[in-house]
Amino acid sequence: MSRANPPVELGPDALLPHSTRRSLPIALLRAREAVMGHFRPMLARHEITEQQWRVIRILAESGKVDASEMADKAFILAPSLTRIIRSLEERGLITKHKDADDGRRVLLEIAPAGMRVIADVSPESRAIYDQLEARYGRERVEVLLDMLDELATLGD
Amino acid sequence: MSRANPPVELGPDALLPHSTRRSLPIALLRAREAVMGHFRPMLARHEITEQQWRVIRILAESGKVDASEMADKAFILAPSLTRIIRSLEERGLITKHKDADDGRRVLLEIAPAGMRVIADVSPESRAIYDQLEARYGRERVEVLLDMLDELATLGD
DNA sequence: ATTTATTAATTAACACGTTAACAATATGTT
DNA sequence: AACATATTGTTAACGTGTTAATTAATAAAT
Repeated sequence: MSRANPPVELGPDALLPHSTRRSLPIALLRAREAVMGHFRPMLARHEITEQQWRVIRILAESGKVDASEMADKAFILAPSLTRIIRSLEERGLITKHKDADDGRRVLLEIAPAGMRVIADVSPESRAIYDQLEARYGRERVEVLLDMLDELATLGD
Repeated sequence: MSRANPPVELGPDALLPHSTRRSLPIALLRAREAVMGHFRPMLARHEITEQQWRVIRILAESGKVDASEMADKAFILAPSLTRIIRSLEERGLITKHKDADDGRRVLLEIAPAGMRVIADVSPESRAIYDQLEARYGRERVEVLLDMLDELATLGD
């Protein structure tokens, strides 16, 4: 006999946690997952992950960059980046070599096979993004980007 | 001799991927990481992860719920939830039992030790959130939540 | 009632996120 | 030069995200 259980009493409202529905962390998570849900199947067809796409895209944008700079630009933590670099190099999408001037640094560069991925994925990615923008509203995307940036840099 | 490498030429702008800085997925990621960066150290002190916190918080809000409902409310995929439930049960923060009416379902309920975590963490969490809200602006948080919700539900 | 299809949860396999510890190289100090 | 310190990248260990396959139980269909 499993009677329906009422929510546990917690006492005064001040002790109650935030309603899950109106919490910033979950709202950001939901929004991000919704957006990535549009991109992921396409990236999967090209057999790359979202993070791998960010890395080769930044290499295409910026030329040769070292691992630290890549970690900053792609918002990927160093240990993750190490694995991603290894995978991309094994697949021949990027090349990697030590910096001659600073033996600690690892310089990354996109390889021809990586350029082909860029050429294949970019138009599809752009199309998905454009459709998203059109549905949400181009100006509102700009407003949202500004608000998100401000949130991300609150502590600076 | 490693000359600085210019960005790779990609041709017409239509083929260029989005600038990393103004892309919705990365902006959402950055904002989320910035926000969670405020909460994570506190949660770590209480030895729970963000996801574990979401689960016990929802159990405190909603009483007894099955795994599917939890997955929906906490935005956690079923395989992750299975692991999180196992961990929380082993630590005695929740209890788990099969639904008598539907043998497939697993019913979750918060345990006394879980209630103590809620009581300990909730005030700190609320304080962090309130400070965040105050710095960003309370009305702007509401606007942002609305915009994020709309983005998350674009395809409905 | 037996078969078929659907659903809930788990498991498996792989990739990434997170923190801490570590190795290798650079830099600074004496 | 020798030492201490700082920085770059890697490894380790654990937890989560993601997709696909699997198991167990229910529901639907003859």
